Amino acid sequence: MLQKPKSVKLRALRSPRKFGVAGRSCQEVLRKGCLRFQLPERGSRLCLYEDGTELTEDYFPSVPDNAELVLLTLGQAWQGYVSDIRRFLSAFHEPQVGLIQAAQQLLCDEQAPQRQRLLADLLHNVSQNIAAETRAEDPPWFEGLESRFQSKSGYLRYSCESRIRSYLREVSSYPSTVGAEAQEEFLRVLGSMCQRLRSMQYNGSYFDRGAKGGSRLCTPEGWFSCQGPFDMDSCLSRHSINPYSNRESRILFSTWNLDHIIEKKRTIIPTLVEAIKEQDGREVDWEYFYGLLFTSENLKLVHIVCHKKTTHKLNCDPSRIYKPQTRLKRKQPVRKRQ
DNA sequence: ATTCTAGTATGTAGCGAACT
DNA sequence: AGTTCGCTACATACTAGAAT
Repeated sequence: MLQKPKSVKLRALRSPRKFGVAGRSCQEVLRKGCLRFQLPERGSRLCLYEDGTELTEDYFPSVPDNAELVLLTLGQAWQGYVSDIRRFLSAFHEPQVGLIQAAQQLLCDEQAPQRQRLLADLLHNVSQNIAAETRAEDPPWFEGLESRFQSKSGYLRYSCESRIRSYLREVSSYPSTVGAEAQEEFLRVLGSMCQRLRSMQYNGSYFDRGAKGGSRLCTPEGWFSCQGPFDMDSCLSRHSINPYSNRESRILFSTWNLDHIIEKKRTIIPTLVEAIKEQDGREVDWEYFYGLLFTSENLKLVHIVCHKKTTHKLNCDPSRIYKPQTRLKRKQPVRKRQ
């Protein structure tokens, strides 16, 4: 055993310091390390910093010189970089000024775009003020908004309402394109929808984190998740955003779309127009169309990347266009198709 | 005075016809 | 066959003027 001693860089799990330690065997390095860090030898072992592989005497000779090792005591574990990332993430639970300042400092000098981006993202993530709700609590969030908006929920509500209103506006532009008798019926349908929308406050609750569980699309903290393209069950990219967090997210959120699964202009409106023209004594089920045009029944909140603009090639359900003919003809309740 | 509405502006994607 | 162009669809933002 005239092996040359091997020197390695050793650190303990909880210590930020590293020491150079040399030894001819695993056992020797371990012993010196425990001495150095004042740790009990019993139950302790060495592993590679890189991936957490535990060192054995057999393996020791093939460990490269100056390898980075971690000294673990009884019960401790190290899974390589992964553990470091876990610890890094834990900084997000309670972002400290120290962390923010350090990141800002690094960002100032950073030239490489990729690292720049990483640091900027980190700062962006840490400089959120999700809990704040009023203008007084988080003035930067409101920068550029009219003074009438005094709470984040209030503004988000408004922005949702105005999206929904614009759908209504588009439907409203159609009666003039149909004949006189159809027009009258169309206006009646429109009136019903309008009334419902008013009573629902234009479904502004979808964006309001303060709204009741079933009527909002976000978590109580304000997190929205992309619901994925119209023809998929979920978002493969797992997009998410919290417009309540800071001004940038608020603005970015405006690029997220409410996408009609069954398309408004290509399908729903033409079907509605047709239904009114051809009603032939039947009663158009305006509530069905209301659901398609204005509610989450047919609307998906999507990141712009998941917003497909191709024709969706979906049709309205023909069995729901007219109300079941109850009063006049039926003897028994109308059954759904079997 | 504030809020709402309706019209306009902005910007990207898809698609088919016309062109090279 | 590949490219360009014009049109329509998707969407939201902006803004002047009406309504409350």
